[in-house]
Amino acid sequence: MNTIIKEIFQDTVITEDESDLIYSKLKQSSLNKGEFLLKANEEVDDLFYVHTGCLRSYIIDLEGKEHTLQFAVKGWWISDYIALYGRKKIKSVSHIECLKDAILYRVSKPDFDKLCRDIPKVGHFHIRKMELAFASFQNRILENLTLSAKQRYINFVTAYPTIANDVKNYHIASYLGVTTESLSRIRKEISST
Amino acid sequence: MNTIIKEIFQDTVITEDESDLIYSKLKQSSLNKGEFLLKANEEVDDLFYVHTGCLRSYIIDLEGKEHTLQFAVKGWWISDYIALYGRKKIKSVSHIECLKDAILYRVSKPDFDKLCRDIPKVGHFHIRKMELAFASFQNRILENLTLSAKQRYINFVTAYPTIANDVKNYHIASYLGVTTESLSRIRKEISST
DNA sequence: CGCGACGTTGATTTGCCTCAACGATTGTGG
DNA sequence: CCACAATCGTTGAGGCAAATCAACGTCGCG
Repeated sequence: MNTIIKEIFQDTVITEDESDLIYSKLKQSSLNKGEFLLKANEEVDDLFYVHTGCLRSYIIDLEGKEHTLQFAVKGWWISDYIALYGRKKIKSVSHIECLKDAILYRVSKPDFDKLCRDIPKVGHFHIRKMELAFASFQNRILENLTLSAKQRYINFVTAYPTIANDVKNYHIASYLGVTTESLSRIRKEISST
Repeated sequence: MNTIIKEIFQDTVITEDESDLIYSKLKQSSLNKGEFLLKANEEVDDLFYVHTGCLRSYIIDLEGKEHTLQFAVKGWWISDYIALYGRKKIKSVSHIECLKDAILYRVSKPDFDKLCRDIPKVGHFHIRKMELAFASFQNRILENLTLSAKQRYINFVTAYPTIANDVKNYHIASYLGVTTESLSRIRKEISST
Protein backbone atom coordinates (compact mmCIF):
# COMPACT_ATOMS: atom_id res chain seq x y z
CA MET A 1 0.00 0.00 0.00
CA ASN A 2 1.00 3.54 -0.65
CA THR A 3 3.38 4.59 2.10
CA ILE A 4 2.12 8.14 2.48
CA ILE A 5 -1.45 6.94 2.97
CA LYS A 6 -0.18 4.53 5.57
CA GLU A 7 1.69 7.36 7.28
CA ILE A 8 -1.27 9.72 7.29
CA PHE A 9 -3.79 7.22 8.58
CA GLN A 10 -1.43 5.51 11.00
CA ASP A 11 -3.16 2.55 12.59
CA THR A 12 -6.34 2.79 10.54
CA VAL A 13 -6.68 -0.17 8.22
CA ILE A 14 -7.15 1.00 4.64
CA THR A 15 -7.73 -1.31 1.67
CA GLU A 16 -5.80 -1.06 -1.57
CA ASP A 17 -8.78 0.40 -3.42
CA GLU A 18 -9.45 2.97 -0.74
CA SER A 19 -5.80 3.91 -0.68
CA ASP A 20 -5.86 4.50 -4.42
CA LEU A 21 -8.96 6.62 -4.17
CA ILE A 22 -7.50 8.77 -1.40
CA TYR A 23 -4.18 9.06 -3.17
CA SER A 24 -5.88 10.30 -6.32
CA LYS A 25 -7.07 13.35 -4.38
CA LEU A 26 -3.69 14.21 -2.88
CA LYS A 27 -1.22 16.52 -4.54
CA GLN A 28 2.33 16.56 -3.31
CA SER A 29 4.03 19.91 -2.99
CA SER A 30 7.32 20.96 -1.53
CA LEU A 31 8.19 24.24 0.03
CA ASN A 32 11.47 25.83 0.99
CA LYS A 33 12.22 27.67 4.17
CA GLY A 34 10.96 31.23 3.92
CA GLU A 35 8.32 30.46 1.28
CA PHE A 36 4.63 30.89 1.93
CA LEU A 37 1.86 28.39 1.52
CA LEU A 38 -0.73 31.08 1.99
CA LYS A 39 -0.94 34.79 2.60
CA ALA A 40 -3.81 36.82 4.01
CA ASN A 41 -6.78 37.66 1.82
CA GLU A 42 -6.48 34.74 -0.57
CA GLU A 43 -8.91 31.98 -1.46
CA VAL A 44 -8.57 28.99 0.87
CA ASP A 45 -9.76 25.62 -0.39
CA ASP A 46 -7.16 23.17 0.79
CA LEU A 47 -5.88 21.27 3.78
CA PHE A 48 -2.20 20.42 3.98
CA TYR A 49 -0.68 17.36 5.53
CA VAL A 50 2.91 17.85 6.67
CA HIS A 51 5.12 14.93 5.69
CA THR A 52 8.44 16.59 6.55
CA GLY A 53 9.59 20.04 7.62
CA CYS A 54 7.98 22.68 9.78
CA LEU A 55 5.46 25.45 9.15
CA ARG A 56 3.56 27.99 11.15
CA SER A 57 0.34 29.89 10.65
CA TYR A 58 0.03 33.38 12.00
CA ILE A 59 -1.99 36.51 11.64
CA ILE A 60 -0.84 40.10 11.49
CA ASP A 61 -2.85 42.46 13.64
CA LEU A 62 -3.78 46.08 13.03
CA GLU A 63 -0.51 47.28 14.53
CA GLY A 64 1.49 44.99 12.27
CA LYS A 65 2.36 42.50 14.98
CA GLU A 66 2.48 38.78 14.26
CA HIS A 67 0.57 36.23 16.35
CA THR A 68 1.30 32.57 15.79
CA LEU A 69 -1.77 30.34 15.80
CA GLN A 70 -0.20 27.01 15.09
CA PHE A 71 3.00 25.20 14.32
CA ALA A 72 2.89 22.08 12.18
CA VAL A 73 5.43 19.29 11.85
CA LYS A 74 5.32 15.71 10.55
CA GLY A 75 1.92 14.18 11.10
CA TRP A 76 0.03 17.46 11.50
CA TRP A 77 -2.46 19.14 9.23
CA ILE A 78 -2.39 22.85 8.63
CA SER A 79 -4.63 25.38 6.93
CA ASP A 80 -6.44 28.61 7.62
CA TYR A 81 -9.15 26.98 9.69
CA ILE A 82 -10.94 30.22 10.44
CA ALA A 83 -11.52 30.70 6.71
CA LEU A 84 -11.96 27.03 5.81
CA TYR A 85 -14.21 25.94 8.67
CA GLY A 86 -15.99 29.16 9.57
CA ARG A 87 -19.71 29.71 9.25
CA LYS A 88 -19.44 31.91 6.21
CA LYS A 89 -16.95 31.54 3.41
CA ILE A 90 -14.29 34.21 3.66
CA LYS A 91 -10.83 34.92 2.33
CA SER A 92 -7.83 33.80 4.34
CA VAL A 93 -6.96 35.72 7.48
CA SER A 94 -3.68 33.93 8.19
CA HIS A 95 -0.29 33.56 6.65
CA ILE A 96 1.29 30.13 6.49
CA GLU A 97 5.05 30.22 6.31
CA CYS A 98 7.59 27.47 5.85
CA LEU A 99 10.15 27.47 8.68
CA LYS A 100 12.05 24.37 7.57
CA ASP A 101 12.08 22.81 4.09
CA ALA A 102 8.89 20.82 3.81
CA ILE A 103 7.10 18.18 1.81
CA LEU A 104 3.34 18.49 1.98
CA TYR A 105 0.29 16.73 0.66
CA ARG A 106 -2.57 18.94 -0.32
CA VAL A 107 -6.22 17.95 -0.50
CA SER A 108 -9.12 20.23 -1.27
CA LYS A 109 -11.86 20.57 1.34
CA PRO A 110 -14.58 19.32 -1.05
CA ASP A 111 -12.47 16.28 -1.93
CA PHE A 112 -11.75 15.66 1.72
CA ASP A 113 -15.42 15.90 2.64
CA LYS A 114 -16.24 13.46 -0.13
CA LEU A 115 -13.61 11.03 1.12
CA CYS A 116 -15.10 11.25 4.61
CA ARG A 117 -18.49 10.35 3.15
CA ASP A 118 -17.38 7.64 0.75
CA ILE A 119 -14.97 5.95 3.13
CA PRO A 120 -16.42 5.91 6.63
CA LYS A 121 -13.07 5.00 8.14
CA VAL A 122 -11.70 8.28 6.87
CA GLY A 123 -14.61 10.13 8.42
CA HIS A 124 -14.04 8.44 11.77
CA PHE A 125 -10.37 9.14 11.56
CA HIS A 126 -11.14 12.78 10.92
CA ILE A 127 -13.53 12.94 13.85
CA ARG A 128 -10.90 11.50 16.16
CA LYS A 129 -8.31 13.98 14.91
CA MET A 130 -10.71 16.84 15.46
CA GLU A 131 -11.53 15.65 18.95
CA LEU A 132 -7.87 15.55 19.87
CA ALA A 133 -7.36 19.01 18.44
CA PHE A 134 -10.42 20.16 20.35
CA ALA A 135 -8.97 18.97 23.63
CA SER A 136 -5.64 20.62 22.97
CA PHE A 137 -7.30 23.89 22.00
CA GLN A 138 -9.13 23.90 25.29
CA ASN A 139 -5.84 23.26 26.97
CA ARG A 140 -4.19 26.15 25.22
CA ILE A 141 -6.99 28.53 26.15
CA LEU A 142 -6.72 27.28 29.70
CA GLU A 143 -3.00 27.81 29.84
CA ASN A 144 -3.43 31.32 28.48
CA LEU A 145 -5.94 32.07 31.19
CA THR A 146 -4.11 30.34 33.99
CA LEU A 147 -0.37 30.49 33.63
CA SER A 148 2.36 33.09 33.63
CA ALA A 149 4.42 33.66 30.51
CA LYS A 150 7.30 31.79 32.11
CA GLN A 151 5.23 28.73 32.88
CA ARG A 152 3.66 28.75 29.40
CA TYR A 153 7.13 28.79 27.89
CA ILE A 154 8.28 25.89 30.04
CA ASN A 155 5.19 23.91 29.09
CA PHE A 156 5.69 24.66 25.41
CA VAL A 157 9.30 23.54 25.39
CA THR A 158 8.40 20.43 27.36
CA ALA A 159 5.46 19.51 25.14
CA TYR A 160 7.13 20.31 21.82
CA PRO A 161 10.90 20.03 22.25
CA THR A 162 11.52 19.38 18.56
CA ILE A 163 9.48 22.36 17.46
CA ALA A 164 11.27 24.52 20.00
CA ASN A 165 14.50 23.53 18.29
CA ASP A 166 13.31 24.12 14.75
CA VAL A 167 11.89 27.60 15.13
CA LYS A 168 13.15 31.02 16.11
CA ASN A 169 12.55 32.37 19.57
CA TYR A 170 10.42 35.17 18.24
CA HIS A 171 8.13 32.58 16.67
CA ILE A 172 7.67 31.02 20.07
CA ALA A 173 7.19 34.42 21.65
CA SER A 174 4.42 35.24 19.20
CA TYR A 175 2.80 31.87 19.94
CA LEU A 176 2.90 32.45 23.68
CA GLY A 177 1.68 36.01 23.35
CA VAL A 178 4.74 37.82 24.67
CA THR A 179 7.36 40.04 23.07
CA THR A 180 10.76 38.70 22.06
CA GLU A 181 12.32 40.87 24.75
CA SER A 182 10.16 39.32 27.44
CA LEU A 183 10.89 35.82 26.21
CA SER A 184 14.57 36.58 26.27
CA ARG A 185 14.34 37.63 29.90
CA ILE A 186 12.28 34.57 30.72
CA ARG A 187 14.90 32.32 29.15
CA LYS A 188 17.64 34.07 31.06
CA GLU A 189 15.77 33.60 34.30
CA ILE A 190 15.18 29.92 33.63
CA SER A 191 18.81 29.23 32.70
CA SER A 192 19.98 30.69 36.01
CA THR A 193 17.96 28.21 38.08
CA MET B 1 -40.81 13.07 14.31
CA ASN B 2 -39.47 13.57 17.78
CA THR B 3 -39.18 17.29 18.34
CA ILE B 4 -35.98 17.20 20.34
CA ILE B 5 -34.21 15.22 17.62
CA LYS B 6 -35.44 17.75 15.12
CA GLU B 7 -34.13 20.56 17.30
CA ILE B 8 -30.72 18.99 17.81
CA PHE B 9 -30.10 18.16 14.19
CA GLN B 10 -31.66 21.30 12.78
CA ASP B 11 -31.73 21.11 9.01
CA THR B 12 -30.40 17.58 8.74
CA VAL B 13 -33.05 15.23 7.39
CA ILE B 14 -33.53 12.29 9.76
CA THR B 15 -35.89 9.38 9.12
CA GLU B 16 -38.37 8.11 11.67
CA ASP B 17 -36.31 4.98 12.35
CA GLU B 18 -33.10 6.93 12.79
CA SER B 19 -34.86 9.36 15.07
CA ASP B 20 -36.05 6.49 17.25
CA LEU B 21 -32.58 4.99 17.40
CA ILE B 22 -31.01 8.28 18.39
CA TYR B 23 -33.72 9.01 20.90
CA SER B 24 -33.19 5.67 22.59
CA LYS B 25 -29.66 6.78 23.50
CA LEU B 26 -30.70 10.14 24.94
CA LYS B 27 -31.54 10.64 28.58
CA GLN B 28 -33.27 13.80 29.62
CA SER B 29 -32.13 15.49 32.78
CA SER B 30 -32.97 18.79 34.33
CA LEU B 31 -30.82 20.93 36.51
CA ASN B 32 -31.54 23.90 38.73
CA LYS B 33 -29.51 27.04 39.01
CA GLY B 34 -26.55 26.47 41.27
CA GLU B 35 -26.45 22.71 40.76
CA PHE B 36 -23.50 20.96 39.18
CA LEU B 37 -23.46 18.63 36.22
CA LEU B 38 -19.89 17.69 36.94
CA LYS B 39 -17.13 18.47 39.40
CA ALA B 40 -13.40 18.02 39.04
CA ASN B 41 -11.88 14.57 39.42
CA GLU B 42 -14.93 12.57 38.42
CA GLU B 43 -15.47 10.05 35.65
CA VAL B 44 -16.58 11.70 32.41
CA ASP B 45 -18.47 9.62 29.88
CA ASP B 46 -21.22 11.86 28.59
CA LEU B 47 -21.98 14.75 26.32
CA PHE B 48 -24.81 17.11 27.19
CA TYR B 49 -27.06 18.88 24.76
CA VAL B 50 -28.60 22.05 26.18
CA HIS B 51 -32.29 22.33 25.38
CA THR B 52 -33.03 25.25 27.70
CA GLY B 53 -31.14 27.17 30.36
CA CYS B 54 -27.53 28.17 30.67
CA LEU B 55 -24.40 26.46 31.98
CA ARG B 56 -20.71 27.11 32.19
CA SER B 57 -17.64 24.93 32.45
CA TYR B 58 -14.65 26.19 34.35
CA ILE B 59 -11.52 25.02 36.03
CA ILE B 60 -10.08 26.04 39.37
CA ASP B 61 -6.35 26.73 39.29
CA LEU B 62 -3.73 26.11 41.95
CA GLU B 63 -4.45 29.45 43.58
CA GLY B 64 -8.15 28.65 43.78
CA LYS B 65 -9.15 31.02 40.99
CA GLU B 66 -11.87 30.10 38.52
CA HIS B 67 -11.37 30.23 34.76
CA THR B 68 -14.38 29.82 32.52
CA LEU B 69 -13.80 27.67 29.47
CA GLN B 70 -17.21 27.71 27.92
CA PHE B 71 -20.77 28.90 28.31
CA ALA B 72 -23.56 26.80 26.86
CA VAL B 73 -27.11 27.80 25.99
CA LYS B 74 -29.84 26.32 23.81
CA GLY B 75 -28.37 24.44 20.87
CA TRP B 76 -24.91 23.96 22.37
CA TRP B 77 -23.20 20.85 23.63
CA ILE B 78 -21.15 20.85 26.78
CA SER B 79 -18.85 18.44 28.54
CA ASP B 80 -15.34 18.23 29.90
CA TYR B 81 -13.73 17.96 26.50
CA ILE B 82 -10.22 17.80 27.86
CA ALA B 83 -11.12 14.61 29.70
CA LEU B 84 -13.53 13.23 27.13
CA TYR B 85 -11.53 13.90 23.96
CA GLY B 86 -7.96 13.85 25.22
CA ARG B 87 -5.35 11.35 24.17
CA LYS B 88 -5.42 9.43 27.42
CA LYS B 89 -8.48 8.78 29.53
CA ILE B 90 -8.40 10.94 32.61
CA LYS B 91 -10.77 12.14 35.31
CA SER B 92 -12.55 15.42 34.82
CA VAL B 93 -10.57 18.62 35.19
CA SER B 94 -13.53 20.99 34.93
CA HIS B 95 -16.62 21.87 36.86
CA ILE B 96 -19.88 22.32 35.00
CA GLU B 97 -22.34 24.53 36.81
CA CYS B 98 -25.91 25.44 36.01
CA LEU B 99 -26.37 29.21 35.82
CA LYS B 100 -30.02 29.17 34.80
CA ASP B 101 -32.52 26.32 35.24
CA ALA B 102 -31.81 23.89 32.43
CA ILE B 103 -33.18 20.91 30.54
CA LEU B 104 -30.46 18.76 29.06
CA TYR B 105 -30.17 15.63 26.97
CA ARG B 106 -27.33 13.37 27.89
CA VAL B 107 -25.66 10.85 25.60
CA SER B 108 -22.66 8.71 26.43
CA LYS B 109 -19.57 9.06 24.28
CA PRO B 110 -19.61 5.39 23.24
CA ASP B 111 -23.25 5.67 22.23
CA PHE B 112 -22.56 8.87 20.38
CA ASP B 113 -19.63 7.32 18.53
CA LYS B 114 -21.83 4.40 17.59
CA LEU B 115 -24.53 6.71 16.28
CA CYS B 116 -21.93 8.52 14.17
CA ARG B 117 -20.93 5.16 12.68
CA ASP B 118 -24.37 3.69 12.20
CA ILE B 119 -25.99 6.84 10.86
CA PRO B 120 -23.56 8.63 8.54
CA LYS B 121 -25.68 11.78 8.61
CA VAL B 122 -25.04 12.03 12.32
CA GLY B 123 -21.33 11.62 11.74
CA HIS B 124 -21.32 14.36 9.12
CA PHE B 125 -23.36 16.57 11.36
CA HIS B 126 -20.83 16.04 14.12
CA ILE B 127 -17.92 16.81 11.81
CA ARG B 128 -19.53 20.06 10.76
CA LYS B 129 -20.20 21.01 14.38
CA MET B 130 -16.60 20.28 15.28
CA GLU B 131 -15.32 22.31 12.37
CA LEU B 132 -17.35 25.29 13.45
CA ALA B 133 -16.12 24.92 17.00
CA PHE B 134 -12.60 24.60 15.68
CA ALA B 135 -12.88 27.91 13.84
CA SER B 136 -14.29 29.68 16.85
CA PHE B 137 -11.59 28.27 19.13
CA GLN B 138 -8.96 29.66 16.80
CA ASN B 139 -10.79 32.94 16.94
CA ARG B 140 -10.82 32.97 20.71
CA ILE B 141 -7.11 32.22 20.90
CA LEU B 142 -6.54 34.97 18.39
CA GLU B 143 -8.59 37.47 20.34
CA ASN B 144 -6.70 36.59 23.51
CA LEU B 145 -3.41 37.21 21.74
CA THR B 146 -4.51 40.29 19.89
CA LEU B 147 -7.02 42.37 21.77
CA SER B 148 -7.17 44.41 24.95
CA ALA B 149 -9.46 43.32 27.77
CA LYS B 150 -11.84 46.12 26.88
CA GLN B 151 -12.11 45.07 23.26
CA ARG B 152 -12.55 41.41 24.21
CA TYR B 153 -15.40 42.39 26.49
CA ILE B 154 -17.08 44.43 23.77
CA ASN B 155 -16.74 41.53 21.35
CA PHE B 156 -18.16 39.08 23.87
CA VAL B 157 -21.20 41.18 24.63
CA THR B 158 -21.77 41.77 20.93
CA ALA B 159 -21.38 38.13 19.96
CA TYR B 160 -23.37 36.69 22.87
CA PRO B 161 -25.81 39.33 24.13
CA THR B 162 -28.18 36.78 25.62
CA ILE B 163 -25.43 35.01 27.53
CA ALA B 164 -24.15 38.34 28.79
CA ASN B 165 -27.61 38.91 30.26
CA ASP B 166 -27.95 35.48 31.84
CA VAL B 167 -24.67 35.31 33.70
CA LYS B 168 -22.90 37.25 36.44
CA ASN B 169 -20.20 39.72 35.58
CA TYR B 170 -17.59 37.69 37.38
CA HIS B 171 -18.42 34.75 35.12
CA ILE B 172 -17.68 36.92 32.13
CA ALA B 173 -14.53 38.24 33.77
CA SER B 174 -13.24 34.72 34.32
CA TYR B 175 -14.04 33.89 30.69
CA LEU B 176 -12.15 36.92 29.41
CA GLY B 177 -9.23 36.33 31.73
CA VAL B 178 -9.50 39.47 33.84
CA THR B 179 -10.44 40.12 37.45
CA THR B 180 -13.90 41.29 38.43
CA GLU B 181 -12.41 44.59 39.50
CA SER B 182 -10.88 45.16 36.10
CA LEU B 183 -14.09 44.22 34.33
CA SER B 184 -15.96 46.64 36.53
CA ARG B 185 -13.61 49.45 35.53
CA ILE B 186 -13.88 48.45 31.88
CA ARG B 187 -17.67 48.58 32.07
CA LYS B 188 -17.52 51.96 33.74
CA GLU B 189 -15.24 53.27 31.03
CA ILE B 190 -17.50 51.95 28.28
CA SER B 191 -20.67 53.37 29.82
CA SER B 192 -19.14 56.83 29.90
CA THR B 193 -18.52 56.93 26.15
C1' DC C 1 -34.82 43.43 58.67
C1' DG C 2 -30.41 41.53 58.17
C1' DC C 3 -27.21 38.73 55.85
C1' DG C 4 -24.66 37.09 52.02
C1' DA C 5 -23.54 37.60 47.31
C1' DC C 6 -22.29 40.81 43.90
C1' DG C 7 -20.37 44.94 42.13
C1' DT C 8 -17.67 49.18 42.60
C1' DT C 9 -13.96 52.25 43.94
C1' DG C 10 -9.32 53.60 45.55
C1' DA C 11 -4.29 52.90 46.50
C1' DT C 12 -0.51 50.32 45.43
C1' DT C 13 2.17 46.75 43.06
C1' DT C 14 3.72 44.08 39.28
C1' DG C 15 4.37 41.55 35.00
C1' DC C 16 4.95 42.59 30.67
C1' DC C 17 5.46 46.16 26.96
C1' DT C 18 7.87 49.92 24.55
C1' DC C 19 11.75 52.11 22.91
C1' DA C 20 16.53 52.18 22.24
C1' DA C 21 20.97 50.34 21.91
C1' DC C 22 24.05 46.86 21.51
C1' DG C 23 26.08 41.74 21.08
C1' DA C 24 25.79 37.31 18.63
C1' DT C 25 24.84 34.43 14.87
C1' DT C 26 23.83 33.33 10.29
C1' DG C 27 24.21 33.57 5.58
C1' DT C 28 25.95 35.37 1.28
C1' DG C 29 28.87 37.40 -2.29
C1' DG C 30 33.48 38.60 -3.46
C1' DC D 1 37.16 31.24 3.25
C1' DC D 2 36.76 35.54 4.93
C1' DA D 3 34.12 40.00 5.35
C1' DC D 4 30.34 42.18 6.03
C1' DA D 5 25.40 42.75 6.35
C1' DA D 6 21.22 41.24 7.83
C1' DT D 7 18.82 38.80 11.08
C1' DC D 8 18.22 37.39 15.63
C1' DG D 9 18.77 37.71 20.57
C1' DT D 10 19.97 40.32 24.77
C1' DT D 11 20.07 44.11 27.99
C1' DG D 12 18.57 48.46 30.17
C1' DA D 13 15.36 52.30 31.43
C1' DG D 14 10.94 53.76 31.80
C1' DG D 15 5.84 53.26 31.29
C1' DC D 16 1.30 51.18 31.39
C1' DA D 17 -2.51 47.95 31.76
C1' DA D 18 -4.20 44.96 34.75
C1' DA D 19 -3.55 42.51 39.30
C1' DT D 20 -3.72 42.77 44.20
C1' DC D 21 -5.40 44.20 48.54
C1' DA D 22 -8.77 46.52 51.09
C1' DA D 23 -12.96 48.84 51.91
C1' DC D 24 -17.40 50.10 50.95
C1' DG D 25 -22.14 50.41 48.30
C1' DT D 26 -26.12 47.69 46.62
C1' DC D 27 -29.16 44.26 45.58
C1' DG D 28 -32.01 40.16 46.42
C1' DC D 29 -33.77 36.89 49.40
C1' DG D 30 -34.82 34.08 53.64
